[in-house]
Amino acid sequence: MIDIKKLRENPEPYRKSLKGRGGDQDLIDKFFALDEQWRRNIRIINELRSRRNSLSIEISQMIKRKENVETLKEEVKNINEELKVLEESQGNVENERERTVSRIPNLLNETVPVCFGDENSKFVKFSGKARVREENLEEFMKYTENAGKYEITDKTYSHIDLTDRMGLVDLDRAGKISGARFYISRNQLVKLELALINYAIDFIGQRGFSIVEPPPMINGNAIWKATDEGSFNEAVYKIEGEDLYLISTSEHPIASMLMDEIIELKELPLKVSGFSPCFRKEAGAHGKDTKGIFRVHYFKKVEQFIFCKPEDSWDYLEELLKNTEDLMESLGLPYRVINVCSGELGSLAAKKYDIEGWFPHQGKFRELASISNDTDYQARSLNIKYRSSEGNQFVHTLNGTAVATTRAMVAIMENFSTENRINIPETLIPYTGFDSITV
RNA sequence: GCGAGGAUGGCCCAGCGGUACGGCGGCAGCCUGCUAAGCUGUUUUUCCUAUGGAAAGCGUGGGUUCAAAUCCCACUCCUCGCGCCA
Repeated sequence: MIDIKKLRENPEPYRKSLKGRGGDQDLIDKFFALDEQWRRNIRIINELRSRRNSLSIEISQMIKRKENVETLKEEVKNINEELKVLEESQGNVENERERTVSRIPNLLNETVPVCFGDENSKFVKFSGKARVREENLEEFMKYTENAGKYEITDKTYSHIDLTDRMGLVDLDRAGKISGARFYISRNQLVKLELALINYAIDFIGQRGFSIVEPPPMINGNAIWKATDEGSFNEAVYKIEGEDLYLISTSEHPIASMLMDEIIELKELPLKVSGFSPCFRKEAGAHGKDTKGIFRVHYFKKVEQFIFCKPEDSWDYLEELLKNTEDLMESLGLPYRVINVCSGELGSLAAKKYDIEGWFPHQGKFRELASISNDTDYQARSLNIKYRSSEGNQFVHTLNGTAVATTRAMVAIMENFSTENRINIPETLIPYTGFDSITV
């Protein structure tokens, strides 16, 4: 949530940010209309309450002196009736105002490119060496702004064929018992996934992050305060008959676990690495990536999360990016980094980097990781503060993928396979216990 | 699932119908040879005609009352027993 005091003082940055994101421009005007009404009401309500309080004190004193208090009681009753009406209407105004404010997105960082469409996001860098098919070369060069290193290949393999041939995934039976976008992982693929998780936890843990495995379900209060309407609708499954939701990322439980808390200054920054299953409806993705395990309803992820002082968050965004980049490099995966443009940012993020791996068989860059600075937006909704000499202030929160298992496994399969063999990246071998998977 | 206790400001804790006690910690100031001890003030959110005034706030939501932390009802969570259980 944004800071409504700042919005009242100076709405222009919020209008600009909203426009850059393609949001509903009327939100700001609607807020001001509701806020004026709210402020008019609260003044009247406070005056009435004040009057009632002093009457009450007077009554208690008169009772001690054994005087007759009936007329004063009558007056308080009348005030209460008046208040009941006003308070009810104020409640409605307040709810409506909250709904309006909560739809106003975070302020954009000035380095975010203002435009729409993923293809307009700003290229930051390319790393690694990609295997590129002749027919994809133009696309590869375009999306790396001619900075991409590559070798031409005519042999690429789809992860669907590979897993099929090696018996690593059973999609038919998963369909039978669960449905589309589910999979049964088998044999070495199970081990590969566990290896990736362990490897990522060690990798991030060595960089000063504590490790947390949060509950895979959290209640409505926690999830609504940790996320926004858009990602909620797209991703989140609800447990029927319970106030519980399956998490779509460990970001949400990690952020909300400190809800309504005040962190001591010396505790900051708080660096937390989270491991969890992730459940996603993929509601907005009909017909996309329907085969295999590239886009599924269930995967596992190692996440990085930082709670920090406001003045440090931009440095930590770079740190999170570097951590994930180093991790991708250590796996030997070629990738590019993009600075996601305003129109494609979620409403919490002031800035977001995506790391997109090169997938030789798909002939495309696809998202492997996403790293955001939510500044104080998420912390304000969750009411997470830190104690400082200038009074308690909201922390800044940042989150970023370390490894999302299914995507990373597909990347490994597409990048390191021959016809009958999936080669395991060298750094992972101590974790898998095998150096390749064969037919 | 059953029974019993509990939830109060950053933390601990008192109050159990009359408008939040005290302690610890934090911050500011005073004092002192000193960053120790001591003393004083302060410590949440909101509104306003703003060096001040007022409102809200005692797990959540209702109710009773002139007045609710306090009484009543419902719910949530925690602790301890008992039961069940990977």
